[in-house]
Amino acid sequence: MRLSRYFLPVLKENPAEAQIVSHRYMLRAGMIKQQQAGIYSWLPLGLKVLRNIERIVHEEQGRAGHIPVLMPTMQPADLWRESGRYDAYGPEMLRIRDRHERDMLFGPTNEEMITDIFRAHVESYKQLPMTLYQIQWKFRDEVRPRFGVMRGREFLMKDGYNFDLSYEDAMHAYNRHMVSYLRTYERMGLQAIPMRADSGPIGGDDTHEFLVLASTGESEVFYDSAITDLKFGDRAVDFDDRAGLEAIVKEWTTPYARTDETHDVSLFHEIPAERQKSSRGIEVGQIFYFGTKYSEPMGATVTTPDGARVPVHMGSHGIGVSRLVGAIIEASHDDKGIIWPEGVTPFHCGIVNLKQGDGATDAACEAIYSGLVAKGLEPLYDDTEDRAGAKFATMDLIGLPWRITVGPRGLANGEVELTSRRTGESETMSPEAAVERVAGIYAGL
RNA sequence: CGGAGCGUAGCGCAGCCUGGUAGCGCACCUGCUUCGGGAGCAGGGGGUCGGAGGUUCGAAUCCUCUCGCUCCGACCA
Repeated sequence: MRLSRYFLPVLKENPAEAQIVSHRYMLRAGMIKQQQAGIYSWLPLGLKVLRNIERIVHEEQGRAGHIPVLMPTMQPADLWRESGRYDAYGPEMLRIRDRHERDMLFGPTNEEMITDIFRAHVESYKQLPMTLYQIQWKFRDEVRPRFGVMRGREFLMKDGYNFDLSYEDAMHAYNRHMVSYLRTYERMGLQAIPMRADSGPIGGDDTHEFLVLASTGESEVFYDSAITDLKFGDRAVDFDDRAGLEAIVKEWTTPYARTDETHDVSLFHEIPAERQKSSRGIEVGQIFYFGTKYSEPMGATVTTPDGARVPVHMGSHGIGVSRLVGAIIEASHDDKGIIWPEGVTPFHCGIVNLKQGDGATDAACEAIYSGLVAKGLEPLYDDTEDRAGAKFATMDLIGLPWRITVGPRGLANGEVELTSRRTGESETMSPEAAVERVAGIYAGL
């Protein structure tokens, strides 16, 4: 993409309403525009990041054998009356009435609807196990939205639901989700720690929240530093291997890690003092097992091998997709702007032309641009008439992890500059070598 | 939902107290110069002062109502 033809409305000054760094940078980098309290338009740069996060979630869900669906945002109230949650949910649920005076709602979550789909089409244990998921907009009418997309009213969320014949099978689904989530977050450049949690309004027995450590997090968290040393890395996972998954889950849930809601001081003090850590955390996902809480009242049953009719065991599993955009920025930025992890960056590499209109410089930039495109990468080429300083400031703000700087001075020696946004370190090399280097960085992702 | 604020040009703000017909910086447009870390000079365009009602000869300014947004708290993915 050429910046001269792109829509990137960056702001030099900080918008008054933005308090935390991710909100400020998302507004300044032209990623979002607020339309109402807690409701945002996604501008091109923000949308690219959002789509990248979605893509990673889809890929990892697919790897775990989960099946995508898409349910409507608008749901009939009657479905929620069946589960008893229409009255239980409270004012966070946005209730709407259509022209025929029928009660509807903008879904804050989808247990009822997915259960309705399941009961309509699944009759036999032979069709289990099954996990369906979607990435869809949700609405929760928060009393006080704030922190930009970190706590909006409308938000994009991946919500998945497993259907299993037994508690044991459902726990395998639980483990499958935990492991796939660990992979998912790591691919986004995040360390998200599973912490034992409260089940809240979804209800249930077993539940873990995934928290990203960041000073602006909404929750106070306590953990054994041993857990932050764990890396998922590129280990192979067989999602059908129950014992294997159980071992991984055990590895990640054994060290103490809890939010203030479930914090147990005496357990915490059993860890060596130097490993007792507390911090703030941003919740970016949660997994639940809740058994037959919905399947029983809503009649989601299957026939067992011996002919009995039993309600299925269920769980639900969420990832805050839009919230992750903010969480990643909270976890990865400096005083100049965002620093995107390679896995989610909106463009793979920036190209800064220091002397637009200079024949040799323009040609070198074009060659680098087409070289990167030929490697399957998406560069952002700043071909505007701005001065060098302004171009650097914009690139730093929008946070592309790599930048190739091209100017007459370097080109005289046949060299351009490759700069890491994260470290700020630069190396000079030939334009061809720079293209190769950048391609190499992304080859493993 | 309790408490506190704020709505004036795309963004950040001043003007309001003490009424007299709107201003600054950035951004934008034109020209010249400049050109490796948010350039300089000159010229220019853009505002129903959130909305409605009222007081007044006259309202951004005073009064009433209303809508929106923000912050602190309680609540929450």
